[in-house]
Amino acid sequence: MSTSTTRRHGDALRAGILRAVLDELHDHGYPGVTYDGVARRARTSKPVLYRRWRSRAHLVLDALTAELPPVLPIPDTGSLRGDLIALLQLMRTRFALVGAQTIRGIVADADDELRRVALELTDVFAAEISRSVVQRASDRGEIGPAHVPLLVCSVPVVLLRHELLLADEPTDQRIVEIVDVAGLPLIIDTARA
Amino acid sequence: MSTSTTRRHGDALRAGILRAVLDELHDHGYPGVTYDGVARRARTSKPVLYRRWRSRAHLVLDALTAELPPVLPIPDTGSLRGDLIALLQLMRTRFALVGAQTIRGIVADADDELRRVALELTDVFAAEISRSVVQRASDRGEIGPAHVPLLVCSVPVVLLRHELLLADEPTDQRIVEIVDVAGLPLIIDTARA
DNA sequence: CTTGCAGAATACGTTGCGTATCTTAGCGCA
DNA sequence: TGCGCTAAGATACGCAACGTATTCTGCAAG
Repeated sequence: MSTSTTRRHGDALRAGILRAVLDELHDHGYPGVTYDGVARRARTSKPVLYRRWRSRAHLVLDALTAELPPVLPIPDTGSLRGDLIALLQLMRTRFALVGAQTIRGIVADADDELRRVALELTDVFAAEISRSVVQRASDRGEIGPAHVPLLVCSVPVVLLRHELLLADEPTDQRIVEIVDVAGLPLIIDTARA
Repeated sequence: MSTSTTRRHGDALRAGILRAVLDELHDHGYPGVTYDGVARRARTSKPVLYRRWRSRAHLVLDALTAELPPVLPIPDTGSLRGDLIALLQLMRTRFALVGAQTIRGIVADADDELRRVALELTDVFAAEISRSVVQRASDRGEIGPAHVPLLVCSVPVVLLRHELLLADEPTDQRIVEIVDVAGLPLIIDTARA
């Protein structure tokens, strides 16, 4: 047969497939990722894919998960404002690596559980990171001592995610606006004893 | 041929098609709306559909636009808090009429321009309505006189839309929480002279 | 009337889905 | 070393939907 006499197995095969998925994604976009195309590019066959992934959303999500740097370093710039801006910029960067069309496609295709995973991929625990950033500001006495609910902590990241998903890529200026006009005032006001 | 000897034209035909789209949407969900199925149900043919609509997203969006009550009445409950809660409840109602899956599907399929229209369908000018509601509160002296930016006015509707699109249907309690914990405090704080 | 044409219907080729079937390679284990 | 099990790989099938080429027909202008 063609040239190869050896046959990939297990993780090697899986890695090859995910590599092919990323290439197809790059070349044809999310809607253009097909089982046929991936099988062709990975030099394997559809049953091999179906045995491992139930849908295109699962397949693409696994490929992206394997590709993206797994952990989002929590910025520590010394001020709450700086932390928030850095966090939003990191979110935007990760989001851009994946692409809005891909995220929207996965969100549309996926079930509830997969949808949650998909959002964690780009916003890894964005709400929790926001909370810890606020906590840090509270610890250093930058803001008041009152408890700040998770909903409030996550306002900046939710506003940004909204724009990332539904509008054009936000500018640096827009990120600063979100923090200065909405996020920071609300957090400071809430934290006031 | 079957029974009809007369041929529908123009608006009559269009209305019949859109009716069929809504029926297909109801029966099979957004991914199940197909040109073939709609043509069958509307007793017409695919070229007729393709001549009028470029994609399923356009087709479904037109059908929904024709079906939904066109204008969102602006609530006036006498207080800013009541107005905001009523507005969010209206948004949730309209959104539920369409269905999260449908909105997510359209958002994923559509180009930038259509995406904007799709969101206006469920949130008709939600940001502007928010602004007018805040303006009313300012006029009656309920909040301070300082200018409240559109971004701040729209925080409640953006938070809600985020949940509508990405999570389960929010409860009344959740809506109240969004208003009381995030939206209202931020608006009041911003409006303070 | 009759005739031109937009609009309607049929039919076709193509693509992707998801699965069934069968062959073959590699790996573990005695 | 050889045996058997598991999984990879190839092929092909039936189905559904896409998008369009082609043909036909009702409608209105002249």
